[in-house]
Order: sequence, then structure tokens, then C-alpha cells
Amino acid sequence: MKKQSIWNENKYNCPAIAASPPKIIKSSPDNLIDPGSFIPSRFSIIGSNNISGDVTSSAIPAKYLLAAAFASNSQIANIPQGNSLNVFKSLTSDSIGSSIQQPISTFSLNGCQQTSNLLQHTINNSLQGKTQTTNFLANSPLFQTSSLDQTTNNLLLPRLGTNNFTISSSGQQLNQNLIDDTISSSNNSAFSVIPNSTPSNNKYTLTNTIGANTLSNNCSSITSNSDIVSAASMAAALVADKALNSSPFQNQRNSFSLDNPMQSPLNNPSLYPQLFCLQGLLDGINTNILRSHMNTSQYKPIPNNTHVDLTRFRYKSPKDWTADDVLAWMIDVAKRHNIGMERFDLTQFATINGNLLLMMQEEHFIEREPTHGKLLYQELLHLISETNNNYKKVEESAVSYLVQRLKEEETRSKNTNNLLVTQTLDNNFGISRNQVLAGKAIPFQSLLNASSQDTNSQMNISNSIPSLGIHQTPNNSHLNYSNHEKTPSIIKTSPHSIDKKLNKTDSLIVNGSFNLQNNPIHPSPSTSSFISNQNNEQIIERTVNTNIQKSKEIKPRKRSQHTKGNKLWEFIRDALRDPITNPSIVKWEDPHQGVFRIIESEKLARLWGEKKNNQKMTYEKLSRAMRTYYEKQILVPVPKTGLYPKKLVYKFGPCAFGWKTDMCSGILKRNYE
DNA sequence: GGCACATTTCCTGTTT
DNA sequence: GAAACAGGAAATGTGC
Repeated sequence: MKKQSIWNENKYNCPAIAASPPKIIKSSPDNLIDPGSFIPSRFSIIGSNNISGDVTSSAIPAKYLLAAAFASNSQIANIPQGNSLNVFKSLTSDSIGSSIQQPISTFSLNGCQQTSNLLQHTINNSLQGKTQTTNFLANSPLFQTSSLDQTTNNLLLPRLGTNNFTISSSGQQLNQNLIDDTISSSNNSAFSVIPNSTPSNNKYTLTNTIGANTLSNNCSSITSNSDIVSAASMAAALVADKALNSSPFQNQRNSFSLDNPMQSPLNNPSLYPQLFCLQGLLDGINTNILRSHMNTSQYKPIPNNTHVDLTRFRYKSPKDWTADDVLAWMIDVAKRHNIGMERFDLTQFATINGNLLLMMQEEHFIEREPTHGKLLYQELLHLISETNNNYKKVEESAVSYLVQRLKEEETRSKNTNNLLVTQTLDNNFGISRNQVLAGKAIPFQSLLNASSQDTNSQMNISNSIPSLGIHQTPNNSHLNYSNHEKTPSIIKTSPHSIDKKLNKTDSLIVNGSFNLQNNPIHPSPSTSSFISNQNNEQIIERTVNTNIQKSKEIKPRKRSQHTKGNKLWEFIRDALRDPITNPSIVKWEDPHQGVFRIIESEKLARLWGEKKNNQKMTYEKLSRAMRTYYEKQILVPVPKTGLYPKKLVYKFGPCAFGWKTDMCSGILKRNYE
């Protein structure tokens, strides 16, 4: 008998459902995913709204279902034909209690090679999903409240005690084994199915508790396992909605409101096509597949502390990396080089933190990871080099800005009050005028520190700085980065002690600086310098702004407020974030490089015209305006190398911000102004 | 009213 | 040949 589902197959425009339920759904890029034999073991599904770019994933076929399950700390089981079991997950704890999941054991398999491929593919995609989901959720203030437990901070919503979703059912028809499976792990599962104590109407209630607010949705009957999963995916959609509601992207979304049932995912599945595909995928699966035969003792829940934030390392100096960050970095390397995780021995690095990593030589890497050690070493060198270049860029920008301003001031005040200029610089930046004019490198940090100490500043940023982890010195003179470290670090230890630890003296760190291929480079910026979110950017910008105003007391130059609303490039940037316009009107070619393409040029122009109340806007005019951005470095020309389409492709430049967090845009923005 | 700014409009010439 | 690109020059709307 065909199952009656709460999801009407004809109701949704879902490719996976449109045809008869597929037994096997091929999934790009490797066509390896077979949902018929590969499903999450729990209903721990993180929903993904169709936000584009670097915010979250944009598609959830089977692989993302798995990815989501993985991201939400669910175990993943592969149950091939014959009900044999293949489990892959493990914990590799380090001294601080963090851990990372990776496959450790495979049991007898049917179709061994295929399963192995699936496993690898899934792990890769799971990690990818986790990163993206984390990125996405991390942008929501919802997850940044002070009530977060330290041990779960930066983790996904469902891991938080006050943010649990529960699907509580009052029905009798749930598969008892299914209930057993899910209820036994309800505390760790994002979405749990819990039988209601007063069975009556075969309904389940989707309860979303976030803080003090509880929202309940009464849903239809559950008659199959896939109904449960569907319900979980709706819960996932609600998670996404909650996150979006409180996120900076809320204005760019096309979503639903719980207050308006007609906009709920139940009634508007086109907004959540990925989620609504799940049932279609799972309809092709044996309904008894959901671990109903498993012994739960084989399937212990993963502890709460098993999440690793796979993006955090990007915002830190390598020397500040924890062991988790090191592992996350390795995963990133593996992903970028298409190295299967099962061929990447993470355990050998499980207790290595950033400091130790920086002390390791190539042979240490190779020792621990014979196959890819060299690659890891080179990647680390590259990262350090890149990091320092970026840092240098900020410094240079700040310095050149100061030089420019100082020269202006000097010209202006030559006949008036030369002392003022000197005092202004000294007071505001803690640096000497001669130092600036000599083009001497000035630690960028000193700009922040000096400014934050200026009690006369129009803007008090001192409260903001600690929140970013920036430590201030009592002295506003030239700054030694090592003064700002929270804890004593091995970086400050002598080469001798380094030698003791690794039996080598030649490391990447020498006397507080990264020593890169015998070329001394800039000292490592403190952790704070690597925090590159928009808040920081704004603070940097404000800091410089404040100082600009101070140094231009004669004639303050205020920031332009001439345009109504967004500027053109901001409009395009926002369009790239909006699922309504991305990818139909604009889309990313390479979100990491900031390369995007205009798909529907005239439509984009029309939208821009609507925004500016100008019905005569054309792409020709819009593109002319965009070309003015080349001069300002908001856009940079895209090389016509054949890498990208030759037409309608643009690239954000160093002075564009917000398309991807960056640390220097605030400074550079001021600079071109 | 003057100014700065961010486009907008129009144009010619070039490249894809 | 059409569409897009490039960039000069002047005009425009807005906010200060």
C-alpha cells in the first residue's frame, strides 16, 4: 500500500518528486550518492535556505542531507543491502576536550568500493556542509547571545540547550523502533521525535523553543518514516528562518513568517525546494531503513563537545590556533586539494596547536603525514606569507594615508600652527611625525590602541575593542605584538625550548616573528588583527575616521551621505546574497575571489532603476557607473584569460567590503576617499 | 548658493 | 552586426 504522506507529491515543484520516486538519485559532482543506501541515522537536519554566496549552501540533494546530518552532529550510517551495517565516525579527543569526527571503522560491506567512495564523498561533503552551515548560522545574532555555554559557543543552534526543536507526536502509528532510536538520543539530536503521553489524534507538534519564546505548529499525521524526516526538514526550515530573522541578511530573503501560515514552508515549498526534496529522496528508500534494526548500544551519541568550528582558524593568526583550528585548517587543505579525508591522517595532528605547528619543519609534517606532509608544510608557508602580506597591506595603507594627511596638514598650517599637526599625530596615534613622514612601518595595532585611549575622541571605541579580543596596553607608544597575547605562548620561548620540544631549532617562528624561508618578515599580528568580520571592519573604519577628524580639526570632512540607500556596487553585492536575484540575475563565478557575473543585464538595470526611481536606467548606463568603480578599486578588471566568461563578469576589488569579510577594506576605503 | 559626491546621460571608439 | 566594454565629458540629484 502506498504511503499517505503529509507531503503531496504533486503539490511541490521538486525534481526529485516530480517523477516517480527515484530508487537512485545521482548527485553531482561525482554521481556517487545513492540515497537508497545512505541516509542519516537521526533526524538531525540543518535546513539551508537558498542563500547564495558564502553564507550557506545553495543546494541540498542527498549529499547535503548527509552533510546537514553530519553538521548537526548526527551519526551517519550506511546500510547497504542485506542490512549489514557500516558505521563511520569516531572521536579524536585532544587535551582540551575537543575532537573531530572521522571514519575509523568499516564493517563488512556489500559493494565495497562503491561504499568506500560514498563514504569519502560524504565525509567531504559533510565537512563542507558543516562549514557552510556554520558560516551561515554564525552570522545570526541569535547564536551570539551571552547565554551561550562556553563549551558550545560557536556551535550550531541545535546543540544549544535552549534552542531545541522537538517534534512531539501524539500519534500511535509511529514505528516503535524508530521512536526508540530517536528518543534515546533526543538530548543530542537537533530534532527528536518524542511520543506524546496522551495519544489521540495522530498529530505531531513541532515545537520550537528559543529562549523564552515557544512556537508550536500542529502538523498532520505521521504515518511513515519519511513523514518524520519531512517534519524534521520543516523544523530545519524553521531553524533557517529563525536564523535569518535575526541575521543581517533578513532584508534579502524571500522567506516565510510563522505569523503568516500562507507563507510557511508547508504552503510555499518553492522557497525550500531542497528541503522538500528530502521526502522524495527518502521515498525511494526502504521504510524500515531508519535504524529500526540497530542495536543502539552500537550507536552511542556523540558528546556535545564534538563540534569543531571549521572556519574559526581563518580569523586567527596561526600561532593562536588551537588543536581544533589546526585540524580545521588541515581539512580545508584536504578539501582544496581533493584529498579524501580517509587518506588524511588527522590523528597525528590531533594534539598539535598553532604554536607547535609553526615550530614544525617539513620533515615533521612528513613524519606525521607521509603522503601529504610536504603539501601541508607548503600550505602553511603559503598561509603565513599571505597573512603577512595582507597585514602589511593594511599597515601600508594606514601609513600612506597618514603621510598624505600629514602633508596636507603641513601645507595648510605651514603659516599657522605647525605644532598642532605634530600634537595631533602624537596624541592620536602615538607615533611621531617624523616616523610617518619617513614612511616607517607603524604597527596597525597602535592606531587602534592609541585611538581607544583618546578620551577626547568623538567616538568611544574602547568598549568595542575588548569584545573583539583586542588587548590594550597601558602604553600608547610603539607596540610590541607579543605584549598582547592573552597567554604566554611558545612563540616567546627561546629556540632552546623549541628545540627541546621538537628537537629542531630551525622553525617557522624565531623570536616572535615568523621566519619564512630565511626572509624575516613582519611580526605576527595579534589575534585581533585577524578578526575580519564586519564589526571589526567598522571599528577599524571608525577608528581611522575618528583620527581623521581629529587631524583635520581645521576643516572636518564628513562622510558623504549623498546617495539614497545603497550605492550601486552595494546593490549588486546584495543582489549576490539574495536568492531572488542569485543566480537568476547575478551569480558568483568565484565567491572567494569576488568574481561574479551578470546573467540578466537588463533585468539588473531595471532593478537598479527601480531602486533609484529611474525608469530610464539601462545596462549601458549601469555598466558605465560600474566602470567608475575601477578607479576607486571597488571593482577590478577581470583578466580575460579564459578562466571566466569574457563578458558581464566583474570582480570586487580591495575597497569593496561586505561581499566577503576582509580586514583592510575599511582602511582602504578611507584611503581612496 | 556652492560644493562634493555618486551616479546618470550621452557619446565615440574598440573588442568580443 | 550585435552586444558588451572602455572611458571622456557634461549633467543631475542629493545632502551638507
